[in-house]
Amino acid sequence: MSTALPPPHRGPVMSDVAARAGVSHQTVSRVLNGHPHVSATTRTRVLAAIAELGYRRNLSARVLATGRSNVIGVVAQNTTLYGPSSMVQAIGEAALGADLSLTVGHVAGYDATAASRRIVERLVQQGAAGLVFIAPVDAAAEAMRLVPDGVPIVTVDGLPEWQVANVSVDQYTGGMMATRHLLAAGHRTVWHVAGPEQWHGSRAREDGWRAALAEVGAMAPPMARAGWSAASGYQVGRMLARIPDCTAIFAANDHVALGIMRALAEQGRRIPDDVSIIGFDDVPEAGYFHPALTTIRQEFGDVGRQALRLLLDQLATGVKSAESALVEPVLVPRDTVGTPVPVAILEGNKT
Amino acid sequence: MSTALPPPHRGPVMSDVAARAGVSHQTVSRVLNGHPHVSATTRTRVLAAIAELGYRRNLSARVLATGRSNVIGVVAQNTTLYGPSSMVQAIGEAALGADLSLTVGHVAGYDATAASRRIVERLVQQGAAGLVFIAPVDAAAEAMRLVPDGVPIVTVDGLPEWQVANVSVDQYTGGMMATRHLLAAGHRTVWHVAGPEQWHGSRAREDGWRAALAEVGAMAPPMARAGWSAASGYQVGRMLARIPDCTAIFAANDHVALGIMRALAEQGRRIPDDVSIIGFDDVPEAGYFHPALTTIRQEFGDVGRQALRLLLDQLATGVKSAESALVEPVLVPRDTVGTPVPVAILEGNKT
DNA sequence: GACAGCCATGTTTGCGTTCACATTCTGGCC
DNA sequence: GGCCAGAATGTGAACGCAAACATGGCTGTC
Repeated sequence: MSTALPPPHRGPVMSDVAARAGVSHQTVSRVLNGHPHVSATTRTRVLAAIAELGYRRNLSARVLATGRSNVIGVVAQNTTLYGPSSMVQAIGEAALGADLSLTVGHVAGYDATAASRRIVERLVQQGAAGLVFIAPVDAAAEAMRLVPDGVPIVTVDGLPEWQVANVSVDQYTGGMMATRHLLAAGHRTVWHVAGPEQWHGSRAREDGWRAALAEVGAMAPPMARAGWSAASGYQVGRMLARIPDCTAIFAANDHVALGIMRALAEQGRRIPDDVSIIGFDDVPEAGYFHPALTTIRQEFGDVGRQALRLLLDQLATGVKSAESALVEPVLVPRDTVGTPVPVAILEGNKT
Repeated sequence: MSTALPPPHRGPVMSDVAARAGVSHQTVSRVLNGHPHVSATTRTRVLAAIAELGYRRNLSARVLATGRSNVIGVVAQNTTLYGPSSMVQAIGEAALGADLSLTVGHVAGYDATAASRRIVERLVQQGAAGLVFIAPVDAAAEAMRLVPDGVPIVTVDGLPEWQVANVSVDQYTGGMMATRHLLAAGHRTVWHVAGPEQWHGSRAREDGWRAALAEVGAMAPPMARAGWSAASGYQVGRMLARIPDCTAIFAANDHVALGIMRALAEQGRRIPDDVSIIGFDDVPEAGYFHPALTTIRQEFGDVGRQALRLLLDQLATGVKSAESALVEPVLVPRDTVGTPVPVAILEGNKT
């Protein structure tokens, strides 16, 4: 049970305003909702009464009466990560333009499934007009089933088989771009340190990586896996640094790349002379890593706008769609990718 | 105006459940609210009916009827920054334990004041039981005035003069710790690159820095200012790198430190041999910078818990308090602080 | 000058829940 | 066996708002 809450606070209500302005409560409502057929004098009188009383209308009552609300819910988790938090921010900015309010339910704590369930439950109960699921992992999706039919859904980084409107960054292409870029620099093959298995993006990037290797007939080296953190990148990097063949690495994201770079440096392998590396995300500080990190940028702003568009479409037409949008990533070349030096020359230079 | 929304969606209501279970709607309510004096058989019958119908209770109606809600609002901005986003996360986790739901209003877009006003407005209208303002800048606070008297408030990183319950990281002490640490390593004085002027934390850290210098009678060098980004740190760093006297730098935060480090490196100044530097925040990847960054960690988890405690206290007692809590930062020594090499020795080594 | 038609406003009802009170039923005790 | 406490349930109203419908007054037109 919840901690017993104290007696409620109730402010002035519509009829108080009405009394003060000498009109009926309905007229107040009309003024508030911008209905036509209210005389200018009445309107100003009502507005004045509202101001004097400090009246604010009760959203709950409004939602109860109309059955609609103009708030859309966002279900998000891992919001301390750069990707998800940027996404939320972007959706928020897009919503601002559509006169929609955003309620963000942050999935916190250990049990993601239970937590997201609770959040969806609450969002629905609050009468959210639509829901955006930031669902880069399956756990988030499970809660989608709790959403009643009438409420439109858009997922971000969801899976096509969910049959729900979705917008994703084209991680597959991103993976290809990264790999091709490394290949184009002259590397025989590219090693990949993937992100957590459960993340859809990880899988798509891996697929892109494999596809790009296959294009040129390169053999895929064994794939390593990291979390999204620098720490996990460092762990993997310590192994990679001891593999002489490993001259080109495509990292799960920028922070993982950072960890790997550190491990490489500790092992005395120079970047990009000995090893080239490319990240993913383009976090704001990536350009200031040492050396500046070449990476694949995700345009989260676009993602947010598209997600909102998809949601508004459904809201307007009233039918659930399964339309999906892809946002293309872009390569940001910086200083961590170089042409591999043939071993012979390297040897010659050494002494 | 909002885009015209389609007809509402209405699910089964309490009386539907009641009819199905063969009881009155009030009994259903009792079951839902865990009231005593409901027989076991009735309870199971009601529960069954609820499950069969897929009934979910309408939060708006509930809030309307009771005048209270168990959701607390969080007003946040700059949520892509590490600090604020960690804060939100921490509060969310703390709320989970108190059976409270969180609604986060993300202040997005250019006009922070207008945006936060809208958010507060909505949160209040939704009947939030209490509000947490993440208010590291004054803009956020301005909207606090819109909150009606009955609704308790807690600020995070707010100012004492606001007369509101507040929890902050002790930035002043943090600034002192950083400066002392550098001083203890043997530096004559410490340069400071401060964060944006409007942020309260920036000012407190600056004060701490000055105080620590004063303690040992060191002269305060001119203070530089950066944003919170690596890019801005880099800009400032390019100047600092050309100042031979500058051997110890206390940076606004870790990302600024990163930017400075890069500028230093480009200028050929070695860290920590030539210049020592210390950051603030301890972002997860700070230990993987090159070299690993010595920094001051802020315990955001503690902040979140304290904020919630303060809020719950007010909720329970029903009186607004102005109690405030301070969370102590902790020094995380790593590899960017060293003992300055006397110029003579330096010269001797050079050739 | 009568009537249509529109404008400005008021009245009533219902949204789904909880609360306060009323009612019925059960069992125990003298 | 009568009575009473209290458990189990029901009834009606209220929460604050918006929608639907109702009303009265004004303009304009033939």
